[in-house]
Amino acid sequence: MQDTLFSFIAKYISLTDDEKHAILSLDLFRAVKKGTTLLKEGQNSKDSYFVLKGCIRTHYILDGEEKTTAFYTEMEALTPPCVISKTPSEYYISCVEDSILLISNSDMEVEVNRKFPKFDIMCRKLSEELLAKQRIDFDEFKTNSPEQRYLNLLQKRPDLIQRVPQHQLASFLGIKPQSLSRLRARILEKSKE
Amino acid sequence: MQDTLFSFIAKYISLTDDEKHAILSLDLFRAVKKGTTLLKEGQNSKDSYFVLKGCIRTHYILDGEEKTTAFYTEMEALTPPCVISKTPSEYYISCVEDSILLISNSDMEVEVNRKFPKFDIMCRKLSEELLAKQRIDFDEFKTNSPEQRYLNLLQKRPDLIQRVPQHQLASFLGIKPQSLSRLRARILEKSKE
DNA sequence: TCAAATCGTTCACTTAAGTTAAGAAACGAA
DNA sequence: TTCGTTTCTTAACTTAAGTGAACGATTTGA
Repeated sequence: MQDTLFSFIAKYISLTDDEKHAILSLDLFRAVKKGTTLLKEGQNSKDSYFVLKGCIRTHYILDGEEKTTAFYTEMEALTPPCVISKTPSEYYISCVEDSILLISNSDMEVEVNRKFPKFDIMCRKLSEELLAKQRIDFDEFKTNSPEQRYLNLLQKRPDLIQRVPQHQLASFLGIKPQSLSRLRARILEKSKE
Repeated sequence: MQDTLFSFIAKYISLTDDEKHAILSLDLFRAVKKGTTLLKEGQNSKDSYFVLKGCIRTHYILDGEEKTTAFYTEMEALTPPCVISKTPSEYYISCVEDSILLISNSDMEVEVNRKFPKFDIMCRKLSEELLAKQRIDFDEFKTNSPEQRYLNLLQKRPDLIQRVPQHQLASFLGIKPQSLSRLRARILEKSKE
């Protein structure tokens, strides 16, 4: 589990054993049960999440309907917009599977960054990289049809289609569950020919 | 023009007059004519852009068709994904209007960051903020219909609808130009009732 | 200035997604 | 295990976006 964390960090900075111990001593690992709500709409949270094992999702409730917009799995990090903007959260974060997460607090991060200035560098690199990746994802979403988006997902994150409920996948793809069912049937039909 | 830059920077860090002079002495302002291509697909660029006046856009060419995915206007910054990933660019950047830009090079930024460590802090804050903002934009795009997206744009960036060609706006909204025309006619029809 | 290209709109037609409803399958809690 | 809920799929119908084509209006450049 710790390996997952340190091989993630190693992508950005190199740590000494002392530094590794210091991080572990913060005791940030948390086991979270499937279905647990980590953040609710309207809350003022300062927590960021890193998925060591499992899957979490972000969703809105609009007109009483759940709209899932993102999934985070192993080796992925999430700092909710409300932490950055210091305003109440517009969305929910919940646990799709039993998961092990690293949950860090932004106040605590300020502290850690003072002790280990390296961390600031990592955070900068990480957020620049995530910004660029997300830009590409957004552009692909804009330029593709729902069917193309599904086929894309099948290529890039085939695990998600297995581990996540269809109705959550549907809104992640920007469509209704019924449309996803139909779209999958259509693809299957095509592949038979 | 310099005021635009310094009031932007002031949102993140405070600068002394000496620091301001140092920045100006780098001589990074560029006047760019409408239609100019700043970055081509396949190029390995290290340039980032900050719009002081005017408008630039990013677009792909897919199946021979132009797909515009983003616009950047006054007080907005753009670091292309290719600068971060150090791979050839997947898209084009071009000038929508005669513009005045600040164009900085990532090699040069490393230099500036060494002289003024403050800058690293600004870059981190900026990219974290942009990441959060873009996340919200992406989520709104996913959860809204084309018509809602257009009405949203009308609220949030009404200037864009005036200053940008319709066919570029259409792909920015994720639809075809004909659909945008139809959609606008539909809205007009509704408002008459 | 004039011809060519580009752009925005409209129309008729096709295709796919939204909506409403119903039933089967899977899941969870008592 | 069983009852009730949630989830997934299918179907019929509605609505909106994609497609191909045509038409002026504008812009561009030779």
